[in-house]
Order: sequence, then structure tokens, then C-alpha cells
Amino acid sequence: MSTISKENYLKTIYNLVCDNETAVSTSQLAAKLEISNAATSDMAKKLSDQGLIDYVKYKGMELTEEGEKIAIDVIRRHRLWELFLMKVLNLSWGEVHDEAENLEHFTSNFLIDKIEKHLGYPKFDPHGEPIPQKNGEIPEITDQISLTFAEVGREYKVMRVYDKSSELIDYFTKLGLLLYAELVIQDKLSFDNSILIGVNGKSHSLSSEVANKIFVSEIRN
Amino acid sequence: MSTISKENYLKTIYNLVCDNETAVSTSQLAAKLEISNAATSDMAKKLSDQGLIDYVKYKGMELTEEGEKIAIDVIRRHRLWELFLMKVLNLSWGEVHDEAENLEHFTSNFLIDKIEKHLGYPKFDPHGEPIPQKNGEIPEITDQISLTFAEVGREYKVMRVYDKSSELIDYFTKLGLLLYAELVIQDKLSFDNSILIGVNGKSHSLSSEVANKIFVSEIRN
DNA sequence: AAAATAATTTAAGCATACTTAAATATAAAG
DNA sequence: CTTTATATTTAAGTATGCTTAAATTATTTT
Repeated sequence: MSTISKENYLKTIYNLVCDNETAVSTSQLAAKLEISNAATSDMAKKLSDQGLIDYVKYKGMELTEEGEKIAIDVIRRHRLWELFLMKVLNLSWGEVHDEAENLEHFTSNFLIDKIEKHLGYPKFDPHGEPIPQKNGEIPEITDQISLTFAEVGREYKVMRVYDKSSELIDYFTKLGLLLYAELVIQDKLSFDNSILIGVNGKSHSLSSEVANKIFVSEIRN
Repeated sequence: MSTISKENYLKTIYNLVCDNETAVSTSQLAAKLEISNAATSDMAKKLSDQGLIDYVKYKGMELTEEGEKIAIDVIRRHRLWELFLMKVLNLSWGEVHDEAENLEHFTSNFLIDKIEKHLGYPKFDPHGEPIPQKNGEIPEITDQISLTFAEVGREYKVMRVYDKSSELIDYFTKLGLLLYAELVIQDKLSFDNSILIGVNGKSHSLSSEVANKIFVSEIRN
């Protein structure tokens, strides 16, 4: 039986494994979910018993095929809702994540298919994240580099923003750094690895931490 | 703290009080919610402690002002979702109720206001039920009579269908008895109180139990 | 009005999903 | 390679919301 709580665990493990490229520790998971280590440890046993994760005590956990299927399905629902809320109900970039976080657990496959159809079977959500298809396939992300590695003088297009906190999203919105926004790299300071970019005729300085969250693809004229 | 479960209790009490026009017994509530009497009795105590219902042991319960406020808010969310799902996502009349039943508990006021705005501040849902406004006011239902009391030879318009089971709704859909559908009373059989109606050039016989679920207003030519 | 029946509540127990505190395993430091 | 520190798990306890079975209250029947 897959409850809200379990769906959130699986989704979070999925994301952490992607970041890590290795097994996830209970404490890592606990930190992300903002619950105690004990709770995570407890749940790991249950998820393992149900065959949704591979879990080795004191080592860490990874999703099984079945667990990954559920995780991807939750992510599919989340990202479709995000896009839907923005496109149809005009929610802002910063508002969609929290709403989708709730709705993702209470949307039947039937309804999510209707939403997908209404949106014209989109491949990417408002943050540039790929939307898993009904069959579990995940659209490929190609030609994207972190803004940190962009080169001075060249032009790029924002393809993905790897952060869900509405704080950062609101900041990017202010700068005009929306999805598919075009920018030029004006300068890179080796001093602190900050980057000077031009967007809509204005210049902004981004710290390397912030630049790391933005993925772009080069525009070749 | 208002959980999903409590929201459902309050909503159901609200509807039962309307039907009853008197206090609701724990067993009545248990039957509607399809849980044990014991569970209902247990919850009644908690809701009473929280000031959401007035509850007299062995007698029954009624909503307090605060409890009614929550109930009306849940109903508002439910009915707005129903209309939204039908209008925007083309779900059928029989499909919207079950989906809305889930979504009603996980929709922020912010989002529900957006939905309301998108629909143009509607007053009635797809079943003809009034949609509570943001301030708690409930649009008036005027000039409606049960189909049982309609008179032979006169024409009526369907204004409200008082049943949420998709079984009956699907049946009405087949007959063309949608919201605002026009019909004429062809005959009334005193034998079993059934009614013969004409819709879209076809005749159908409705039992009095079924006719009781349909509310109409007369069309005066 | 007393006995029988029905409705309702209380009691005990279970599953989920947390918590804090104690115990145990792993990793790091000397 | 032992000691210390850190990470992780287990144990015990809590809250919610259900269950069945027993006890209690209310309502009928006679």
C-alpha cells in the first residue's frame, strides 16, 4: 500500500540518488524530509520489506525497480500539475511548487492523463525539468551546461532551474531569468567565481552558488 | 487542527442536518461515512472538545458556527473543483464527484480563489448545487420543486440533481437529463407514483424515488 | 412499570507515522 | 590498534483514526 508518506519518501530518495549518484543515507533523507533520523530508519525497514527499496543497515538505500516506478509516477504528477497551474490558472513560477506538492498525491491516473492531454503532452515543466511520460520514459535533457561553465561573450538560453524554494525562484523572476530567457555572459570573476550576466538589457552579478542552479544551452547565431 | 478526516465528518454532518432538519445521530453519520458507530462516537467527542460540533451523548450532534464554517469551506472547494473539472478538463458529469472528493482537502484558499476567478465566480456547480462564496454566503435556490410535484402538460427545466452516485448520474446522462435540460410532464401514474416525461423528443418513465432526486423550475411560455 | 430489544458509548487493540532517549555500529584520531 | 567521536538503529512512547467486543443507555413491547 502506497501512502502519501511513502510516496514522499520514494520521491525524495529518487532525487537524492540522482544528486549523489550513490546510495542515500537515512540522515540525508531525514534532513530533506525534515524529520528525525529514527523515523527515516523506521520507514526504511518498511519500504524494504515491501520491496520498494534496497536497504543495507548502516550503509544506505536505493530504489528498486518497483520503487522507482512509483517515484517517477509521483514526479510525473507533480510536474504536470506545476505546468498546468502556471498555464491554465496563471500561478506564478514561485507559487506552483508548493501547490503541486499537495496535489501530486491525490490525483488519479485518469485525471492526470486528462491534464496531460489538455497541455498537449508536454515534455518539460516550468522549471525545465523533464516530465515523465505515462510509460515511465523520461524525456532527454540535451546540450545543457551549468551557468558556471558558460563562456564570456557567448549567448545562452535558460533551460532548467534546479531549485524549488520559492525564495530563489522569486529572485530569478525579478531578474527576468525565466525559463527560455536569453542571456549573455559579460564577465566571470576568478576572485569569487561570480558571473556577470546581461538579461533584457540589464546586468546582474550571480554568485557561483546561484549560477550552479541554472542550466543553459548555447544560442549559436 | 482540521484533518482530512475531520473535514469529511463536518461536511457530512452539514449535509445530514440539511436533510434531517434536526440533530444527527452517530449511527446516521457512521452509515454515510461507511465506518463503525464506535469510530463516529469517538470522533464526536473530539470534534466537540474542539468546539466544532455541539454533541449530547445518546442524543446527537449539530455543527457549531465554527464547524459550519469549515464544512461550508470544504463544500465550496468541492463544488468549484467539480465545475472546473467539467468545464476545463472535460470530465463527464459522473466523473467529477469522486475526483473532487479527493482534491477538496488539498487545495489552498489561494488556489481555490484562482479557480473561482477562472470560472467567472459561478453560483452553481454541475449538479445545480449552490457554490458557497468566499465570505461563506450560499447562493439562494429559488423556484425549484421536486419533479414529483410537477404537473402534467407543463414544461420544466432541470435545475438540480440531488444525488452524487455516479450510477444514477450516468443514468440521467443517458436520458439527456443534464443540468438545464428541458422536459415536459406527459403523465403521472397514481398507481405507483411514477412519472412519464418527454426529453429531446423521447419519453421516459421515472419511478417516484428517482423523480425525487430531480429538482426543476417551470418554464412559462 | 418491568422486561426485552435496539441504539450508543466505552474499552481494548491495531496500523501508520512520528517523537526523544538509549543502545549499537562505523569511522576518525591519537 | 585502541579510544573517541559520529552516525545509525532500536526501544519506548504519542497522536490519529480506525476495528471488534463488551458495557451502558434509550426505547419498545407487553
